[in-house]
Amino acid sequence: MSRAEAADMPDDGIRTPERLRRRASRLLAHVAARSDRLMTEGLAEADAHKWHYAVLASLHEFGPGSQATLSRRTGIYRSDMVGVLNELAGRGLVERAPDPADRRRNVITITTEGRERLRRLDKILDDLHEELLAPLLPDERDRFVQLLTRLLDHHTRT
Amino acid sequence: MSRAEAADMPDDGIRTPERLRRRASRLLAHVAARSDRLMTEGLAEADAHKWHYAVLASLHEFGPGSQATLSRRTGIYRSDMVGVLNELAGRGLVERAPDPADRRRNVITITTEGRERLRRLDKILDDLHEELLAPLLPDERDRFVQLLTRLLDHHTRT
DNA sequence: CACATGTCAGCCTCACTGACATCG
DNA sequence: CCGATGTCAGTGAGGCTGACATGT
Repeated sequence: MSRAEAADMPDDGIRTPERLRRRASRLLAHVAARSDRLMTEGLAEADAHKWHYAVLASLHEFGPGSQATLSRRTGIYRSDMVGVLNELAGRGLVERAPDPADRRRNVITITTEGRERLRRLDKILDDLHEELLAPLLPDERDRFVQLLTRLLDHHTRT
Repeated sequence: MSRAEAADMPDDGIRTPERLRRRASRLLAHVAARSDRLMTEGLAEADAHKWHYAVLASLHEFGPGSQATLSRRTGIYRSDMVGVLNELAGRGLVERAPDPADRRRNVITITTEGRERLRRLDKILDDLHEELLAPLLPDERDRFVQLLTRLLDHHTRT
């Protein structure tokens, strides 16, 4: 089927072999899609979501914070944060307490169970990342992360 | 606000500084999101979509094909391909003709106008990629693309 | 009969917006 | 009065599924 290779292709100057396949935007999109699936499905087996992890990790690394703060730290919209925190609080992984200093705010704190949960999720994610980055050598993984970080930093500080 | 650094963080073994920020999956997701926005908005100014480009480029590189073939080459679902081809055909960029050899199929061919359009979109995408990859040096960009390619290949041939 | 193709209809998730009451 | 916060309701795009008629 379709023996159309370079043979019947017009020499019109557009020619950039593998143009489609090598477009960084497309590669990014596809790899990110795979990655997202992997993580989502892996976390689903532990009855978790990416957001759960993001919030717990954020709380653990940067300490307690208001919902708005958490929102900024994780990239989750503050309208969606409500639901996420409901779930987390419902499972006793975080505590939501009114801030006496600023009565608009809720102060979110990670619980001991939350920390345990985080440890579990971290383990799961480690394994999933091993799978995701399997074809790359250790220093290539570092390089990859470093490149992505620089791209992200550039596009957020702008 | 929130001078909570490593100070009041429990030494509980979870400690992996920057864990959240450096997770490849999260970096990928965020960078891909930025990239997608950039491309989508950039193409929108030329009244185009990513799919348009994907299909035109695929046709140009690999020659004519059925909708199902195109679907496989671009990653666009065959149910969505219908709409995309309607738009492209409506603008005279591709031609949809029944395949005499296999009467289930339509053979899609790029037109001269389609090739012109492709050239334009390619130019636009070049500029957008320049913006996307701005913080990376030329060889870093190559490296980046190469790493992504290897990841994608690994996860598609599986 | 199993399988491929083109098409349509619909679903689910998710990022995102809008509006609102509360409070600083 | 302006701006931030928590909450809810809703939107729109996109990836994906299901079903079906037609054809191999």
